[in-house]
Order: sequence, then C-alpha cells, then structure tokens
Amino acid sequence: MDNMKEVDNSSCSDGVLLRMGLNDNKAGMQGLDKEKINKIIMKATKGSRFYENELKKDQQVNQRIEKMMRLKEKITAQQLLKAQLQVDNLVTELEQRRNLSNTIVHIDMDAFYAAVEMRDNPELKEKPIAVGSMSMLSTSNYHARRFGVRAAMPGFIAKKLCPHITIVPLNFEKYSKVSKEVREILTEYDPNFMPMGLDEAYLNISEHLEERVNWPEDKRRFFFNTESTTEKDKDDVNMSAKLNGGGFSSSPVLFEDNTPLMDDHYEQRDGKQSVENSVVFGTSAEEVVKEIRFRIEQKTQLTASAGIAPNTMLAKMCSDCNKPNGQCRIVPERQAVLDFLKDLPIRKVPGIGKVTEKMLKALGIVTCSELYQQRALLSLLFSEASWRNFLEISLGLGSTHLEKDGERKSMSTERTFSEINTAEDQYRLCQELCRDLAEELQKEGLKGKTVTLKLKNVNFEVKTRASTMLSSVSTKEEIFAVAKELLATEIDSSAPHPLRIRLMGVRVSGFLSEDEKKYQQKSIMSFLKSEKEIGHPGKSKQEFFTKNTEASSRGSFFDKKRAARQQNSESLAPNQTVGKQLFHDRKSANLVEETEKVAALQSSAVCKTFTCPVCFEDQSSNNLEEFNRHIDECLNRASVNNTMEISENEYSRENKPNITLQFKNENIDECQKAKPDQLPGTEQSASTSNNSTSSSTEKFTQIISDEPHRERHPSKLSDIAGNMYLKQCLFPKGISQGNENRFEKTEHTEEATSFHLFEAKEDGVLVCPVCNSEQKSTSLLSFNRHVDICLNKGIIQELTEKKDFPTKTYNLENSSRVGGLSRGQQCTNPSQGTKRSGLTTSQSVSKKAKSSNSKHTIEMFFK
DNA sequence: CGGATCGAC
DNA sequence: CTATGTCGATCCG
Repeated sequence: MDNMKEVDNSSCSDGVLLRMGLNDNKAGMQGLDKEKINKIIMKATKGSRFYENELKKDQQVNQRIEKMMRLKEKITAQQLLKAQLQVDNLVTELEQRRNLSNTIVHIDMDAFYAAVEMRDNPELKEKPIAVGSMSMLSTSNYHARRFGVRAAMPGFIAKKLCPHITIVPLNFEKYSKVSKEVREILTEYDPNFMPMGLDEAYLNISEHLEERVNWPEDKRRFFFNTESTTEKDKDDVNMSAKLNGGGFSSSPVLFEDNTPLMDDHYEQRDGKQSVENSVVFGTSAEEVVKEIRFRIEQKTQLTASAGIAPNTMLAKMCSDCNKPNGQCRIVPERQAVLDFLKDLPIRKVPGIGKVTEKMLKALGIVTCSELYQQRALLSLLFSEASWRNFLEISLGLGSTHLEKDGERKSMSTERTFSEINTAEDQYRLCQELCRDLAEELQKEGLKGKTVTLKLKNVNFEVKTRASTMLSSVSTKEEIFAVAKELLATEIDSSAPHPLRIRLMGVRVSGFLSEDEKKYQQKSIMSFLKSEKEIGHPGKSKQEFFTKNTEASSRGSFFDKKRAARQQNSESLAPNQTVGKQLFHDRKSANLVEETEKVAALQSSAVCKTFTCPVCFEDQSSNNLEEFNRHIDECLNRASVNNTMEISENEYSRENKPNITLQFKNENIDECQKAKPDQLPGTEQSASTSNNSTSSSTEKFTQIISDEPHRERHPSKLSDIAGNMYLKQCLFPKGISQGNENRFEKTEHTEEATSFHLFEAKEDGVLVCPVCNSEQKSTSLLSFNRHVDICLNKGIIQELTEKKDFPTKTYNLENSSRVGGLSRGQQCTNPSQGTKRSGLTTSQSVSKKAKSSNSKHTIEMFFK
C-alpha cells in the first residue's frame, strides 16, 4: 500500500485509483490522459480521511487474497483432479440445460441524467457536464468523461479534473417522468419487462417476435416526431435519420463528435419502403430493438443502447459493447456465446465488482475463458455459490426469463451530513430518520421485525447495529424506540469519546408474511381497543409519545413509582406495603414474595455450589458466610463514583464518561441500608430453590433459545410458581447484581448475572406485560424490546393512573423492562439499561465513600 | 440473528 | 470545505 502514497503513476494504476474507475480514460482531443487524471485525483485525495479508509479497505482485500493464496498452496494435485472431475460433471449438466430459445433485450439509456439535462437546457449541450452535487456525481456526459469525470465521483474532484465542468443538481422527478415515457414503449414489447432503475430494463421479446412475424408493414411503421422538438432539433433528427439509412441520429445531445455508430450497427433497410417521415422496421430481433430505440429517441430525444442475447447476463454485457447509441446481438448459438466471452474481461460481468476482480486477478484470471480454465481451482477456493456462479458466467449461462422481483425485503433511509458529535443532535437525527422511514413504510403498508441502525464515522468506517423484535414495528415511535436503543448503545460504548458521525441510517426489515399480518392485526386491534377504553380525549398517540419522552412527563410517572418504592422500603415485605393500586390480586403479591425468595437464594448458597453474581465464578461452599465474604471481596473491587445527576433530558449524554446511574436522594438511604453483608438467603428458602430447577427449565430454555451467550453462561432457571420462571441473566460488564436485587456498578471486567421473572404459557409464549398480547418469543432480547416499545407509547402511565391496567406492578427493581441487559447491548454505562427505554428511572450512585453500592430497582409488569 | 462486505444503479 | 442513497445477496461467527 506504500505505493499508493506516491503520486507515481505506475504504482497508482494498480491500487485505489484503479478502483475509482479512472484508469481507462479514452483520451480525447480536449480531454486529459490517464496519467494526468490519476495525478490530479491523487493530489485531491491523498491524506484525506476518505483516502485513509480506502487504503484500509484495500489492505483488507489484500489480506483476503493472501488467505486465499495460502489456501491455494495447500491444494494437492489429487484434490485438484478430483475437483476437476466433479466440476466437469456439473459443466455437462449445465450444458445440457443450456437454453438459447429466448430473446432477451437489455435497454440502457445513454448517460441518462446528463442527457436529460442537456436536452432540457441547450446551453449545456456543448459543455462537459455532470449531474449531482459537489459531494457526489451521479453521472456525467461523454464530454466530461474525457476528463476522467465519472459517476460516483465527488463533484469537487470533477472540478479539479475539468474546471469548466457544469454540475447540474439532480432532478429525479424529471428523470422519472422520462423513464415512464420509455417504459410505456417497452411494455408494448414485453408487458412483463423488468426495469432496473430509471435508465435500464430487461425485456423478453420472444413472444413479441413470434407474433410480429405475421404483422403487416403498417404495424411496424413509425413516424418521425415533427412536433415537440425545436425547429433545429427536428431538422437534425430527420436529416441524420435519413443519412443513416432510415435509422435515427446519433444524439447531438450526447456527442460533439458524432461517431458514425449507426452505420456499423444498423443494417441497410433494403427492400423496405420509406414513406415520407416514416420508417418501417423488420421482424428480426435486431429490427425490433432498433424500433424500440427509434421510438425512444423520437419520444424523448434521448438515445439508448441495447443488447440482444439468449439470457440476461449476456444481454447486459452486450448492451455495453456499442454504447452509446448502439446495439449488439449475440445470436442464439453456443459458439457465438463462447466467442463473445473468450477475451471478455470478467469485470464486465454483472455481479463481478472490483474486489472479486482483484481476487481473481491474483489467481491469474482476467478473462472469462480463463475463468473457465481455472474452474477446478475456483471450486476449491470459493464458496459453492461463488464458484457455481463463476462457472455459469464462463459458460455464458444466465436467466432466460424475467422473474418479477418479489416482495421488498427491507426499507431504509440514510443521510450524510457534516460531522455531528453531540448525542442530542444524534438522537434528533435518528428520530427524524425514523419518522421519514415510518412514512414510507406506511405508504406500502409494511411492518418489519428488524430495525438496523447504520453509522459512518468521520473516518468513513461503517457500522451497523440491528435488533429483531418479536412483534413488528411500523410507526415512527416504534421504530425510534428500537433505533434509539441501538444508538444509545453505540454512544455509550464509545464513551468517553463522543461519536463523531458523518452518516446515519435506519432500516426496517423482516417484513411480515400475509399470515403474520393477520395475526398482528388482531393484536394491534386489541391494543388500540384497550387504549380507547381508557379514553384520552384530545390526545393522539403521537402526543403520547412526545409527551412521554419529555422529562416532565416521565417525572410524573416515576414520581409515583418512587413513592411506591419508598413506601415499599419501609417494610421488607413487599406484598404488605405495596400500594393497593399496584396489585389486583393477592396471588401476584405472593408470587412476588416467592420471587424474591428465589432470587435472593440464587444470589446466595444453593446447595453446595453456587454462582457468584458478581464475578460469576462457581463457589463450592455451603457456608453462607464464606459466600458472603467472597461476594464482599468481589464487591470491594467495585469502584465507587461520585454522585452525579444526569439531565432528565433523555437526549443529553454529556455527562459521560461518568456513570450515568443517577440517584435520587431518597434512594441513597435505601442503598446504604442494603449492604452486601445483609444477604437475605436462608436455609428455608434454599430448600425451595433446590427442587426448583425442573422439567420446566427445558421449556423455557427453548423460549429463550437465542439468548446471547448461553454457551458461556447457560441459563439457570427456576420454576417458581405455576408458569412463572426466574431466569438468571447475563449482565454486562460494568454492572453486577448484588444481593436483594440490587445492582452495582463494578470495575470488574467480567459479566455478571441478574435475575428476572418471566411468565410463559404452555407452548412457550411470553405475554407482554404491557400490551398484554402474547408474543411468540424466540429471543429474550426481542421480547424486551417489544416491552420497551409498548412502554414508550406512554400507555403505562395512563393506565396505571386509571388503575385500570390489566398488569400488576411489582416493585422488585426499577427497570421498566423484563429481563436484563444482554451483552449485545454492550453498555459500560449502567444508566443505559433503563435510560434506553425512554422511561428513565431514578437511580443513583452514592457518594464516593465505602460500600455505597447503587441500588437498582426494577418495576416488573406482568399479567 | 447480527454484522460486514460486495455489487448494482 | 467537499467522497451518495437504497436494495438484495452472501459469508461468517
């Protein structure tokens, strides 16, 4: 890669510049030659963050290549021989299936956006232009290309290559309109044609050809457009069309030096009548495509190139041969196909990009025939899918029919901007993206289960973070609830440094099948219904959300919770002290009691071995005191931080790197009360716990089958009461759980565990404690997210106020979620677990002193 | 499933 | 100053 840092041309040619697509400048009279172009690009590029990242990526590719080469070294002649036989069997099979009976056409508008702009603004016609912005160009006209100005090049570099270039901003509406006009023509030849973006399309004209044979001439006659063009244009079109033997002009729009491509690619129309201002096309595939191109040009004043071949791959490559404004055909014969491929560089093959090209080049493969020759080797070095693809390419095989693209699989939106490094702005942006995305999703009536956040930092490094929910999401609130968490995780994990990003994106995928949609609809209805029953005059759901994300409203909600907690802390028996309004029946209160016992038990000695909740090491002792000592030791390693309050504003994360667990004053007492030496475990409860791990464990394990890190820390479950289960959950580093369900911040690098209560139905269905709907759960994490989302709707607050909510609140701890944090959420910041939910609870870190361990209470909701 | 990468337009 | 936006596929852990 050292060579890349030189401006030396010879060394440039093989590296980054090559990948920028600037190495094959067809030097024109007024253009620049390849070396000058590279030199200018290099100067503009070298030292930039972008460039550094390009180098890094390049290194990664080189490492892949090295790895591949090492693999290659180990291949024996025997293996190769065997592979050869196997591959050749496949070749025979593929040959037998070769289908040359279809006529596929690939239509490709020439320099589409640029051509449209030139058409609409005659002043641009003679100039080098590009369409896009100073940051990025979408395309350039052929004049600009002579200066090395290409699509996917930033405008400011184009300016350096070609100071006189005109950069026209994108105008998609216009291109769409033109594209639609073109499609109207195409659909006549193949109603099932497949558009690929605005400027390309595949057609299968096999049927059209069959019918066309019997068509009378009049049906194949088309007239020159004499209307919607300017006087000058009209003359140009007519004149050049006539001069080209009935064809149509090379577009004066595109080329100042009109190369007489038409003569090469259009046969003379011998024997064809040419009435004035009209032309008749024949019945061959070539004639059909000329007709299509003619009609496109007449209608739009734009030219297209085309390829005709027995399959899409060949048609596409073919359309490239004679562009611009030309066409090419591979006749449906095996030999013609192989001849076409023989010296064709693999890079021309659709699907083979710069990386694959470089990897294959390392193996001495540049052309398609070489790709075929090395088929045995490739089958040993690449994945099945890859080498089979290579083989089909080298045989000239491809899709012979145009399948309608199936249902969309994802929808996303992303934005690039100048550096954003404050959490507040980042969350705002995220919210914005979610809003836009939700809008688009709504248009198509889609709901997806997976939300992915994409970030690109100022060094151009890209990261994606995804999370899959149990129920699908579609509203901006729902999406943001998830995206926000993902973002929070990233912000926290980069602490104490701020995230410095230049791009953010949000994607939703995992759309529901039709069946799932119906099921989902039901649960939505029930959700809406429950909302309606409560009745919120004058309040929209949106208002709920907005309100709820504001500190003030959270306050009112949590004030209640705090009050309840305080009440609770005065007596150690929760079922007696918890406010009546929080419990609807005695049973759940008992359940809570049971839960606490077991939870406490799990933290303490269970039989002869137990697991320390702090360091997660198995301790083999049945002596409670010994265990306590161990825990004390572990806890003593925990660092204690100064008390500190974080802003109630959920967007504000400025207080990092400090721990953002926040203590309300009233909690400090509780915290200090509960010291590690006050382990509540008793022999009595130990006995209950002993026979607790039962057959139900299996069932539950299944439910949470993809809970992260089950290998390292197998879930420990206890059947507490009926269908309630206590699960020992992994806790991220930086936090551990002390006794009595207190969580503690620790410097300990190991992850620890915590205990959480779940309800499962017979067939492994978890019931969302908020919306009360059954969630087919495969992932605990997903279930938690669902709960978070429900909570975010703000419904909890309203419902609890109305005392009408079907869930019971249990003041075990103060997390709004069921279950713990998983490592996937990578938080080094203890506040995050609750903060992310949008309903931040009050937490605190006591003063620097002593065993001040933070207390962490979770409010659990369950049916 | 989640994350990174590739490739196309 | 200033290097896109969207989507599908694939591979790997």
